[in-house]
Parts: sequence; structure tokens; C-alpha cells
Amino acid sequence: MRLSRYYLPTLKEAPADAEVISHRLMTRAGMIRKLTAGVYNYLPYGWKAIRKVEEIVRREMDRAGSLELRLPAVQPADLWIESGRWEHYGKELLRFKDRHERDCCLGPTHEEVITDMVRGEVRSYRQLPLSMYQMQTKFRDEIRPRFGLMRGREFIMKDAYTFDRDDAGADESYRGMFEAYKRVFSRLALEFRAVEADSGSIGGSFSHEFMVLAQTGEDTIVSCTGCTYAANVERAQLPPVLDRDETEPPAVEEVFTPAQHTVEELAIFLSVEAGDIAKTLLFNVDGRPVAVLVRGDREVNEIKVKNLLNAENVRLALPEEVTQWSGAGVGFAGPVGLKVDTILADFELDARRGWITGANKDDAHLKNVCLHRDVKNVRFADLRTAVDGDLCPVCQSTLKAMRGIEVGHVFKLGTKYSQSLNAVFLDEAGKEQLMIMGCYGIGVTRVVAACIEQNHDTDGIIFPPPMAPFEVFLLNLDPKDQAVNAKAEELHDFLESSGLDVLMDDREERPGVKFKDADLCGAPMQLVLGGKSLAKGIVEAKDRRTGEKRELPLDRFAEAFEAWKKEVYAGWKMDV
RNA sequence: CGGAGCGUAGCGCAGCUUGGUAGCGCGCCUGCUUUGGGAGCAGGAUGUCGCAGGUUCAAAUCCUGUCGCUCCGACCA
Repeated sequence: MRLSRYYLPTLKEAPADAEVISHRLMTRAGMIRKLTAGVYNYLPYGWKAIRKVEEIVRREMDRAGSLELRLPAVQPADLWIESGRWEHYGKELLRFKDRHERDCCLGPTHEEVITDMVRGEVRSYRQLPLSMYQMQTKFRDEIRPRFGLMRGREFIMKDAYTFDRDDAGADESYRGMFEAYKRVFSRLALEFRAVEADSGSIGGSFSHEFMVLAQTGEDTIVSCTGCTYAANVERAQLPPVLDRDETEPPAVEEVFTPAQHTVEELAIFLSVEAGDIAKTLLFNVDGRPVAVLVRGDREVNEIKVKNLLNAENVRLALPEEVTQWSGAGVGFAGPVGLKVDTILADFELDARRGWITGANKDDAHLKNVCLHRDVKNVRFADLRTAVDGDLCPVCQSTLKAMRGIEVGHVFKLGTKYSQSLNAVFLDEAGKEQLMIMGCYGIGVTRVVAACIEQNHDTDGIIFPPPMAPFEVFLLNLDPKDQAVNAKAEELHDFLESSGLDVLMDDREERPGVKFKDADLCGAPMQLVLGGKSLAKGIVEAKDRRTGEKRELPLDRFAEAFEAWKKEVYAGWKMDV
């Protein structure tokens, strides 16, 4: 491809509203343009990257035995009413009426549609298992779209669905997809972790998220330094403490702490560490008060509270509720004498006996509180959000926290949809059974954004070869010079015929402009040919990732290039 | 949903307080010079100042409404 015939509008400056690096670089490199909030045009250069990702995903899905199909974007409300999600999905589901006043929606996901299709055709266990996938534009009307392609309203997703006759089969389907996902992200040369994720409200099921590691990630995950355990912090389990200081403190003592509402204020006021304070949070759990105690420097994980109590709704108590339940204003609740039936304490508070807590009385706290001695109905459990340095629940090694971008999610659904939509089949005994389902998503457009978040420098994007729209940028520095031009054309044709995507910069621009654009657009390999290099009988080769330069002799170009390419590719951790 | 901010040339912005008929940088077009890390000079094109009302002799500027976009927040005591 010749740049003079291509559409690659690059920008020196990014639009003011682009906050994150991938958004800025994708805009500057002529990959995307915003049409409206959270909705983007994919320009040829951006689309080509998306296509490369799609192609790898497609190969691995096919290899895993899944069948590609294509479902509609517009869906009838009836199905969503039937599954119960017309009510529950919320405003992210974009709804509208057609000319006959029929309720419709734009598909944010396709469980309903595919389950409807399968239930209409599949009658016998002989037709199972089934695995199908599609790549398609989804629409989710996010409250606040942001970060360019990272959280758009319209985006491309690969979604797959499996239908099995029994639990064992469903687990196998799940494992197959899990492995396929690992291959996809490995082949894309992304640094990622597959982590345990919260399975939400669907009991008995499990799920994993695939996280691309990047400082700018919205999620925090923990990964064990000693074993393979890795989990989203929302989910990461923490073990009970092993080292206990059983020294019994002196009797509880009330201290005057005027207007010390927060842990930070209180710690300074009493000259102690936040970790010496046990904070008491009151929650409204399905309408009932529940007290949760964690160390002052920790955070309660509401999901754990919800799961532990098998609750539907967990929310922090309103100020009025706090006053009603604790007898004091916000900031002074404590476990001693608290008239709340359920008092939970994080495992960590079992590590020693003396804690500072609220006194259930305005402007007062208690010292030397021993939960075992001074509180009758306290129950210890894993209740807080994991942090860097916590111990692994599996092997007790240290957990390391890192930021990640969720690019894939595999989910064992069980019978959630087959039940609500009545997707059944007859087993060998002629008995009607519910299909066991799984669903699996990859945010294709987000993968591209996440890749750029992970692979860039101050000059621009650094594409890993598998995702690069063009593996090679060939800079023809003197397109007006007959000899240079002829040689550049020859190199271009040779590289293209060897199966590479090549973009030759044949514009009549100054060299500096070409260097800047090449770095910005991030092809992993740059070749530079100008009057000087031609006179020396070489072409200059630059590894975009390392910046390392090499001179390739023109008379032995084919083999020299092949050797260099191998070197460049070896720098990327690509499992193929 | 609550709060804040911004809409002026393709992009980044100034002008608005104190009304007088629109400017800067980059980009774009033409010419000459230049040519290995975002060139120089000269000339040129491009704006219903988001939209709709209002005030005024006169509105980018003041007022009202409206639309769009962006950011922050949605309660960890």
C-alpha cells in the first residue's frame, strides 16, 4: 500500500477531550474519530487493526470447535420480557419503538436471541453440545462513556455461547473456551492474566476475566507470587490470620474524641496508626442492619458481605439509619453494646485483642476493645478487599496487586436462560432436561485500545506484530529521485509478495514528517530508504519497540530482512 | 441522577469582564527555496462565533431558553 493513496489523517495535537493515552494516540494516528459520545468512526488504519484482532479470535474460536454465525442487532422486547431482563437490565439497554409501536432494543448481548433460536431447533441430546459465536457491534447506553474505545457505547464484541446436556459437559465447554482465550491473548502478544471474577448473582456458577496489564486499567487484580492464583480484588479471597497476639488488653476505656469522624482524623488525634483502629460500618442488608468491622486502613468488600449473608441487596446505611441503629452520628459506631443482631469482623481483627472503636456515642471512642471479650455475637470472616502484600488463600505466599483492563470474560451460566426461556431437550431416557449454558465475550475494540495502553512510548503507538495494521512502514525519503523511487517500489513489492502488510510513505514530505508519522502509527518494523542509504547500498531498519537500528545490505536484502524480522519478532512474547 | 466546565476555521486556542461587525498557532491551497527527525519566505482559501429567542442604533461579547460535548461525584465513617 502506498501512503499517497491511503487515508491516514494524523494529528500533531490530540483533541482536548481525549484523556487516556489510547484514545489520544488512536485519534492522532488516524485510527478513530469520534462521531458522538461513546461512538466512533473506525478509519481504515484503525479498522485494519480491529480486523487483525478479529482474525486471530476467529481462528481460535474455530479451532475450539465453535461455529460462527451472525445474530441481529435489533431485538424484540418480547424475548427480554420473557427472560426478565427487560425489567432488570436498566438504562444501559437502549430501547425504542418501531413504526407499529412495538418495543425493541439494540442488543447489548445476545443470550436471549441465541437461546430462542436454539430452543426452536434443538430437541434431542444427540444435537448437543453446541457452541456458536459471532463478532458484532453491540450497543450499551453507558451512563458516562469515557476513555475512547475503552468504554464506548457502541463497540465490537465477540460473543460465544455454549449449550450442553449436563454439568460435566458444560464444564468441558468452559475449559475449552478458557484455553482458547489464553491462546488468543498470547498470540496477540499481550501481557495478561486470567483471574477469578465474581460470578454476580447467578448462584453455583463461576467465571474468569482476562485482564490486560496496564497502569491505566480500571480494575485491580491480585496475582500470587508463589502459585498461579490470580483474582479480581472484588473476588480475591483472603485466609484467616495465623499469627495471633492473644495478650488480653486492660479494661475498655472511653476517650473523648470531639468531632473526629474519619479514621484519618482519629488516628492523628490519638497519635495511633489507622491500622490500630477497627472501624465499624453499618450496612442495610435486605432491610436489616448489619455491622461490619475492618481495620481502619482497609476497605469492606460489599460483594463478600453479600455472598456471606446470601443477601439480595447490600448498601451502606444512610446517616439517619446510622443514628437510629448506633445511637450516634456517623463516625462513632462501634461493636460494644451495639444493638444490631449481625456483627461481622474481618479475619484480620482476630490478629490481636486491643482495638480502638467507636463508642456509639457522639464524640467518643473506646480503647482496649477486645472483640472476643467485649462483644458477644461477633463473627469473623473474610470481608475486606485484598490489597498488595496480602497472603494468597491457596499457598500463603504474597499477593501482588496490579492494574488491568478487562478484555475478556468467560462465564458459566448454568440454566439461568434455559430456564427462563425454556430451552429444553430430551435425554436418553426421554426425559426433558434444561440445557446448561455458558457465555464468553471478548471486547474486540477494547483489545486494540488496551494493547495501545500497554504498548506505547512518547513518540506514539508500538504495535505488536500480530495486531499491527502494517507490519512494515517503508519510508521512501526521496520519492522524486528516480533511483531511490525505483528501489523503494521494488522493496515494497517484494515485501508485499512475501505476505506482509507494507505501507510505503511515498508522500512528497520532508523526512522529519515521515519519521514522526511512522513512530506515531507504530508499525513494529521501519525501513528507511533515501539517497544516502541507496548510495551506501543499504536500507536502514529500525525496530520500533527498541529503537535499535540496523543496516540491511540491498544486494542480499531478502535474507538480511528475514533475519532481522526474526529478531524483531523474538522481542515480542508471542505464543503462536 | 447531582455538581462543574466548555461549544469561535479541519485541530489546538485567544477575544467575552468594559457590546462597535473576528484573530493566533498548526493544518490546507499556490509559487520559490529547502530536503535524514514535525522547514523558510511570499501569497491565498476557509467562520450563519452550537442553535433559538430577547435587550440594543449595534451582540462572539449582555439576558433567557435549548441542544451538544467534557470532567468530577454517587456516600468506607
